[in-house]
Amino acid sequence: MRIGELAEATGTTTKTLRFYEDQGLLPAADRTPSGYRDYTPDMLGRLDFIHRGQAAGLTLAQIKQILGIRDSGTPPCGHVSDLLTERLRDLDAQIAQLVDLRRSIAELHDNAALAEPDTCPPDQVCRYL
Amino acid sequence: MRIGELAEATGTTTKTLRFYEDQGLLPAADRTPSGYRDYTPDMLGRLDFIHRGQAAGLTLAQIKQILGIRDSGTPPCGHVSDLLTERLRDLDAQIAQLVDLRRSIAELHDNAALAEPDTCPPDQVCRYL
DNA sequence: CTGGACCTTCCAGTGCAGGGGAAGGTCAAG
DNA sequence: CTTGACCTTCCCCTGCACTGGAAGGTCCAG
Repeated sequence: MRIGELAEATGTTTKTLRFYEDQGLLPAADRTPSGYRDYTPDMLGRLDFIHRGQAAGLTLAQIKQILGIRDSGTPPCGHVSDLLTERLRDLDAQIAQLVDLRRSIAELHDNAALAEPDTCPPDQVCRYL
Repeated sequence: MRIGELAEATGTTTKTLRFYEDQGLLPAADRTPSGYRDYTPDMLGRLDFIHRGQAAGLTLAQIKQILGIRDSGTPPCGHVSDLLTERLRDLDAQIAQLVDLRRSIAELHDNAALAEPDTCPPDQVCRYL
């Protein structure tokens, strides 16, 4: 199948597919005599995997790593598990940080709601922040 | 005071201060006869405000907007309050999204913990993702 | 008068994941 | 034979907040 068909079938764009090839997430595609990329149907599964990885918040670099392991003939499940563990740790930290930030902004905002703007000293710009 | 002193006093770098001037967050500084930037002490408060804004997760563009209002002579408190409201909405959405993501990754990870890698069909790359 | 610390401008790059658009080749239909 | 849809490579642009480095000017101590 040609690049446009693959793009439509996987809900992406031809730009993105060429970019993935360039980044090493997709193998260099076969070419027709006229130079068009000619994809085999197994690229559908590979693209779906890439999308699942992205949905899980993995970077393209991490997905590439997993694909590389699979391409070398080894099931990448162990590495996937490690990446997911790491991802959970990062997410927990990120969520905690955002919750903290939310709390302190809510506090600032509550103060700002009582605004008496004219009492705001100019050299502080705004005393509610 | 010179740019290096201001940078040290506010815990930033000379690069950043020039960048802020370039972006319009700091007014064009006065110059000594030899062309060095010569800052007045009120830049300390302004820089602190910028840092407080960043700590609240505002972008430099938003902070610039607030500073512009203040520079025009109006207390920016109303606008600050609006920005904080918006920020709370964004944070709530972002936190909810991350919590969702965390849940679905935890599920994937629980499955991966039971890994039987050899049952992983290669065309799916890894059945745990 | 020399060395080193500081300052100036300007250009370019970082990370992430692509997107925009030019210039040109190919293919099928009318 | 031409039109239009598709494909190719190529290079630059996006947003965000800086950071690095080159080439040159200035200031002060020794």
